[in-house]
Amino acid sequence: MPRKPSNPGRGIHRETPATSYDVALLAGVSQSAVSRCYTPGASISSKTRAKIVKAADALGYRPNAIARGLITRRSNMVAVIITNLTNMAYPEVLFQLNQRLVERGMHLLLFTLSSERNVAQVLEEVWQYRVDGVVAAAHFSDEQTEACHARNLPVVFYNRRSSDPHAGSVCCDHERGVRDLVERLVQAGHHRFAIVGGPPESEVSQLRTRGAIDAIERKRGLVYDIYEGDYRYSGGREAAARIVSARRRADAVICANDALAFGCIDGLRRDHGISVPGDVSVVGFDGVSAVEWASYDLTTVVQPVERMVEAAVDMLLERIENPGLPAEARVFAGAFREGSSARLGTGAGDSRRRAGTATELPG
Amino acid sequence: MPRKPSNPGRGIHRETPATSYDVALLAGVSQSAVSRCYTPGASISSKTRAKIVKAADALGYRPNAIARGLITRRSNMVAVIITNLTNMAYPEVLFQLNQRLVERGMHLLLFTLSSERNVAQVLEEVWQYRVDGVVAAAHFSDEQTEACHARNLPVVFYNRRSSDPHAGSVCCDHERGVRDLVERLVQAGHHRFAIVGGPPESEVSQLRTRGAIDAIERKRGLVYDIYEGDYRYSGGREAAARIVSARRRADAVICANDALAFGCIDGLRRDHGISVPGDVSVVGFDGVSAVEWASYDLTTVVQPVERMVEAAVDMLLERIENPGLPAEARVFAGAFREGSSARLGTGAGDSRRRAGTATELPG
DNA sequence: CTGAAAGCGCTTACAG
DNA sequence: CTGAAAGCGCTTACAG
Repeated sequence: MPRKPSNPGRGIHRETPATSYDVALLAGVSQSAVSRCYTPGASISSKTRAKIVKAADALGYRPNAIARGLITRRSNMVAVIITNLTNMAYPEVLFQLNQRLVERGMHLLLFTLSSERNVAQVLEEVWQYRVDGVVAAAHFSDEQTEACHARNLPVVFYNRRSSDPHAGSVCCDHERGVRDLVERLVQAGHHRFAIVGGPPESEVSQLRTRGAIDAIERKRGLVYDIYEGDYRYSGGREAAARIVSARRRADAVICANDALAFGCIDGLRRDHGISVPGDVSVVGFDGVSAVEWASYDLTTVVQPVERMVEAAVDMLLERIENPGLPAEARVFAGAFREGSSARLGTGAGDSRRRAGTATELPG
Repeated sequence: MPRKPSNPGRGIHRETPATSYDVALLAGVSQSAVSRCYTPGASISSKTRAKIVKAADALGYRPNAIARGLITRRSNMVAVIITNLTNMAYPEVLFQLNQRLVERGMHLLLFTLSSERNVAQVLEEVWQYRVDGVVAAAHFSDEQTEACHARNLPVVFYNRRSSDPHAGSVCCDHERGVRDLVERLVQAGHHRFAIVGGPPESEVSQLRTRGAIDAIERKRGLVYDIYEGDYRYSGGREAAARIVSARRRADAVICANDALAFGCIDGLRRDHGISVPGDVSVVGFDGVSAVEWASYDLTTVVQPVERMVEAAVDMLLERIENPGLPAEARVFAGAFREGSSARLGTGAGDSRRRAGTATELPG
């Protein structure tokens, strides 16, 4: 027995949106026909289609994506889990992710973590919403990754490596980027390094810090000290104070991200009257937009965000279509950006570099 | 006749998540009982609940939020429509919005606009997803606002005023904030103003620019010129060049947002050797985190993001609960922040202010 | 090409 | 407190 239309009282300010049944009734066709009209590739005559479109317009009908998702088991939603948006590099990533996902007919359900702690809680919600996939810029335990896999929920990590064989990942090659920085600094005669790390629990920070240490230890005659930061401007500025009062003064500071580097530069220059890069070189990592600001003109490694995001979305959607695909890890090299915050002596630097910058190398 | 469980083959790697029916079967209770177990306040004995929880754990069951949304007509999702995340002020807003929404049991479906153009397209998708409400930091036409109202979809605008009586709004008082800036600058003896606007289509920029003009015209003996910007650092820097080459040199620059102000400061100082605030004062608007960076230490108006977001979420959820509530507009005053980018002579400024800043007032 | 029917996984009166 | 049943708004075989 056909159901009754859900909206008997029909007016501009109806209490509930029109359904396919309402449209069918008005168009004088079956509800299935209405459904086919909105299913790409379904067989429907242009005559019927015209009647339906007319009725649908009159009622302001839009297919209910929630109901569709229930029957097709595809919500067309992707959960994006991001540690915190205050990291200056994330807004760009999020924006690009959304653009790419929308292009592919998906939508972005946002989950942010106040601390890396409550991943478990977030995952509960992600599961309840039956998203089709997850892009995670956050750390999962192996059990959590495995639980997603058991639920047939594809996960792609962004800038995190997972030891679990079931999750894909897209990463910037942090080690290589930082090694490149170290080599250029050494080449230019630096040999006393300060490494300003991010939050100790950050995997990315660990990789960058570890990469710097390895690159430094590989050479002879170099020394380094490690300072703890927090990925923020204020942390960099505080680190500058500690660097200045250290018994051996660094001649190059490697910061785990750009925000730390900005703080470090300001701290050195303004709080301690030290010339950057005259006395000390400072480099960062990420390539946020502020690296181009003239007050910093930061020498850094720029993550290829566009390509990384594209890769992450491609990888995820492939695995949504085809759950059998094996996991994959894609690693992208960052691009070296020569600013004027480090004395590299390649002569390829910013033409606005101030006099006194290109001083003679020590030793 | 009871339906068959959808997952006959039960294993860790099942092909489909467990349903309430599966749990009921395993627990030896009815499907309704399972549903009640996950409905706060439903009547269920602790004995039955225990059996269900045990079965649910074994199967990794989570209620399907999509199916629930279909029957309850509440998706517990709020669409957030944001013009573009590259505006430095938005990431913080988005992050706060998500925090607040999650606290209240809602989830955030993100929609970004590449240009203000495709609001129509975004709204189509918003409607299909049956979100419970919309927070929009984007401009809607009256028809669009009205269409949401006709669908019983509450909308709260963030920093946009709507002429439509059906939409709520939360705004910072841009006019008042900028008037405050102008008055303080005039008080300190400035009288030749440069106003650097944002993108002409931005409502916020219009309000701020208009507010500056009004405040200036209200006084005697003041002059001003208007420069077009784009809300970005580069626009501010370019505006600086035009300001410098203008026939009458401004002694105070009012920028429509902080990013423009940063660019303007760098342009004046580094491209043209002009002292800020010695020769020219520069002020911004927003209060992004970089205003505290020592290289800028920007004098600006700080939007009370936390309170504004809280108000927006409260207002929206109230109207989701009670669709009959009348529209409401809440306006928040910004907080003046005295940095060292403007010569205000109040003596209350940054203690790190460099010598030469507090020069004698002209005239 | 078209319609009747079953079913996606839930919630919620309704009886008992 | 509990279960059988209807129904949310769709999609999709299945006949015709």
